[in-house]
Amino acid sequence: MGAEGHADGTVGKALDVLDMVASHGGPVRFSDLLTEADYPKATLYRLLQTLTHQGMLTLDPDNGTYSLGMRLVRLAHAAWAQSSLAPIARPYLDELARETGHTIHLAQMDVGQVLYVDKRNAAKPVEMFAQAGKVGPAYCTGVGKAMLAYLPHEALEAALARQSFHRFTPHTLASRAALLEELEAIRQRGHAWDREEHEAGIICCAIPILSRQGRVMGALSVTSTTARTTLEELGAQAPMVKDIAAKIAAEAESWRFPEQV
Amino acid sequence: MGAEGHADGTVGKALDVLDMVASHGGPVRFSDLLTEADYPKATLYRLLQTLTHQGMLTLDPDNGTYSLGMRLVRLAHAAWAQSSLAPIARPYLDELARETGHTIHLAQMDVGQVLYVDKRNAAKPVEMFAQAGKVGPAYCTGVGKAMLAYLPHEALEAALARQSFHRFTPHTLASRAALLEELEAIRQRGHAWDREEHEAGIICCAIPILSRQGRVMGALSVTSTTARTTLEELGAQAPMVKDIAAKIAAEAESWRFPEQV
DNA sequence: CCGTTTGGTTTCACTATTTGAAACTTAGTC
DNA sequence: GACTAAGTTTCAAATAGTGAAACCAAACGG
Repeated sequence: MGAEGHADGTVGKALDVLDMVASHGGPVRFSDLLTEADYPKATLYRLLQTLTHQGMLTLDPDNGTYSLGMRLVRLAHAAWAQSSLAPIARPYLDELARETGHTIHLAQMDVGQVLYVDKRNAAKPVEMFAQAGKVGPAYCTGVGKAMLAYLPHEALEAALARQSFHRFTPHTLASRAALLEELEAIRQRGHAWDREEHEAGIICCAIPILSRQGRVMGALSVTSTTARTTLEELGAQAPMVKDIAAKIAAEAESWRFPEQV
Repeated sequence: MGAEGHADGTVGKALDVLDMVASHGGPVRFSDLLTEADYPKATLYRLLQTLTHQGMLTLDPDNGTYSLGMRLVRLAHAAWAQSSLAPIARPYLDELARETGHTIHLAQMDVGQVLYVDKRNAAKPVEMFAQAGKVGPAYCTGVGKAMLAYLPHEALEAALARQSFHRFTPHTLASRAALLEELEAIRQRGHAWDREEHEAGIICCAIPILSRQGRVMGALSVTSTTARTTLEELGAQAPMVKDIAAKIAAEAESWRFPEQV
């Protein structure tokens, strides 16, 4: 019966609290969480205690603040390494960054949002975990639209229902109708543009990573600024990116069934 | 009354299952987990269902396998960014890698184990065990011993109780007594050696990162191979590393109290 | 083809865990 | 030394979790 915070059971609540601490961006006092959460004092207290005891949180005894624990970092690494595409795509991202000289993103779909799984920065070479893990909107980013365009009906509806359609820039497609039209164009074209729809001056060309059965596995994008390049120039890279997307998909699929030797 | 797996409450069990999936290193079938875990069928089933519903796991409907979910990757980002030392130490690790030409590790303590938080590879990277996010034993690694040496009594005992003292190489200190003696030597010297104690051919010089109050915050190590260098040569870097460890500690401490403006 | 096995899902009476208002400690303030 | 704010503990009531067993479906084997 929950409106949208469908916190099923104790586990749900505990994870909810975890998220809360995570989003706070640093050490949090108990009372801060108490005001923010609508759990009763004792409940929140026990939840925090359990999470701390489990190593998911750390309680600094000196100033009584909670932070994310080491166990989470450990799980985190496993999650990143296993989140299908990331480790496979790594060498290809390197290649793309080198070849294009632009910033490369690898993203996957996460309940209607785009999750950036890995990234290569044109300027700064070695930067992995730090940028990876960020989330962004799907309806106004290249990778987001590229993935939406190839989602099956049901999943697309679920994703659309979660879009805010906030107008970030004058170019943002800020309605469902406009977006659907755009998705059709993307299917025709085979790749998606970001025409400064999320951030002014930022443009990109994004290609979906599709399995042989057409399932959306993720997306790649070549990103730059209007100051440095044009959509046309980015579009010229599309065939190469598409080629690499196919390679990643193939490798990921064969990886999934190692029992076939 | 649990021997050592004191899984308090449902949350504990859920996290236990999470770990299980994580350690499996890839998609896992329900039945695989069932044999491995000693939870009854229905319980495990519901646990998995909850975790999946929460986005911590993903169930591939085609072949009925569970993998770590996107929500975990998202948390991962926050955990890494906030795990105190990592973001602060980043530029210093770059500097160390550049200056020494060797591999640099940044590690923190995690319930008796060493957790590698970040890493810089030397120009010619050598494949070795440690990697960001991975965990390793404390008693036979440079960073591990460096941290153990400065742990307060109680914490040291807790950590020692969790050491396996497995003999990885002929040089491994495979007993509590030998380790304690070594820790004393480390305190005298100010830094720890790894004399091929974990992997043959791999040596390092490790320095603890201590807060002003002497609390162990983490450790840095300069790692290389016997083929490329000697302990003496690595030891020559120690003063510089010690200097950087102090800087990281200072910066981390001031970071912890942003409310003091 | 049909009986059997294997792998996954659901039921349901039983129980243990979780709940949260309120009482209780500290530790700071004025 | 009374007053507050922040954190911790209590305890009966209520809820959520448990797990043996039944069930279902798809794959297997004869």
